[in-house]
Amino acid sequence: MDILLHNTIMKRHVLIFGFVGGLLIATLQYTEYRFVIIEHSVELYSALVAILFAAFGIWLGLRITRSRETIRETVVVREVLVPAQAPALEPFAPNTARQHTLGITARELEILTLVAGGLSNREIATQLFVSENTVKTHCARTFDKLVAARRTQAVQRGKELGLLP
Amino acid sequence: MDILLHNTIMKRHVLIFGFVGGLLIATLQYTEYRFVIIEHSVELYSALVAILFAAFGIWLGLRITRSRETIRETVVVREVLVPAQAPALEPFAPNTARQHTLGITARELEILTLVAGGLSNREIATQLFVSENTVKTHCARTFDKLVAARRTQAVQRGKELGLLP
DNA sequence: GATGTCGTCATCCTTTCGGGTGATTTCGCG
DNA sequence: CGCGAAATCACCCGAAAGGATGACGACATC
Repeated sequence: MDILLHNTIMKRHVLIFGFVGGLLIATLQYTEYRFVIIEHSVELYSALVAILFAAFGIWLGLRITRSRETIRETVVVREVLVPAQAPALEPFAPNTARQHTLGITARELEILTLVAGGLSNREIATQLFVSENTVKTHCARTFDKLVAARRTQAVQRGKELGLLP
Repeated sequence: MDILLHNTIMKRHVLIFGFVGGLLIATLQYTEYRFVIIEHSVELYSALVAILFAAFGIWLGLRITRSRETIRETVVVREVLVPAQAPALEPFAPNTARQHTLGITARELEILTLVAGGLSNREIATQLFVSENTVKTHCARTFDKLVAARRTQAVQRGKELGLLP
């Protein structure tokens, strides 16, 4: 789960789930009588309930993530267009869309840019008037979001993703 | 496990959820016996089972789709990667002249390229079938020639000087 | 007013880097 | 042949970077 868990969409889905879940349970309890009447074993009945609900959960999970992917793909389309229209002479327009989907804040990108400039954490700290620890925290978070283990890797990823010139 | 799981908070939430889930299961298993023994209604028992498995189903569904989403994301990234690198029509002609004037050997440039790729010394060593020490000496010499103190700086300089794409 | 995000800073601990120094082997060239 | 450049590797040591975790204030959102 992630950024989008904070979105209203997600919350709404959870609510829907609660509602539908309750509904299903009610239905189950209703249908249960029929099973009991037909004298099925409790184990079998429980297994059916289990399977049904597991399937339901998977379905719901799919639903939720599908809406997420829709959003993401829309973003991607735009991203492809940007570099395609502004080829060479651009003063470099950072890919804000991707930055957003990755959850990278402005400050983090700022630090990443300085990292790409070959500065050490201490130099960055001095330049931004913050402590070296702060820079390290920002770096750690950024590396996490870029799935990078080293600063060189983060820089490389940043360029790949159009976050850096 | 998940690109988007950057927030420690989220990690904690997932952990808590897992823990509570386990606790619920244990409780359920415990109470189950009591219900059965005390001959409680099958309805109540079934409801509990239903809830339990609904939760499990949701969890499972989310887990499955999450990993799938991760894969999807990776693919998308690749898709964007290609057009991002393609517009540069030139296959990149390294500035051999400058390399020569700086006294940078072919091997050193090779290592520098891998450094720019975000690899660690160990990874480079593995990839080139040499020891890590060797990579380090190559790096040191290269940094020296590029007047760089850090690898990020060396990479930046290398790009400036047209040694790297 | 509770919740979440962001930026800030800290501490502890491990890994990685970088500098310094020296050694060996291979290869080409005068 | 001897010389030097290049590549290889080793060891030590200090500095830098990275991971994990916790905390706190400001601010926005609900």
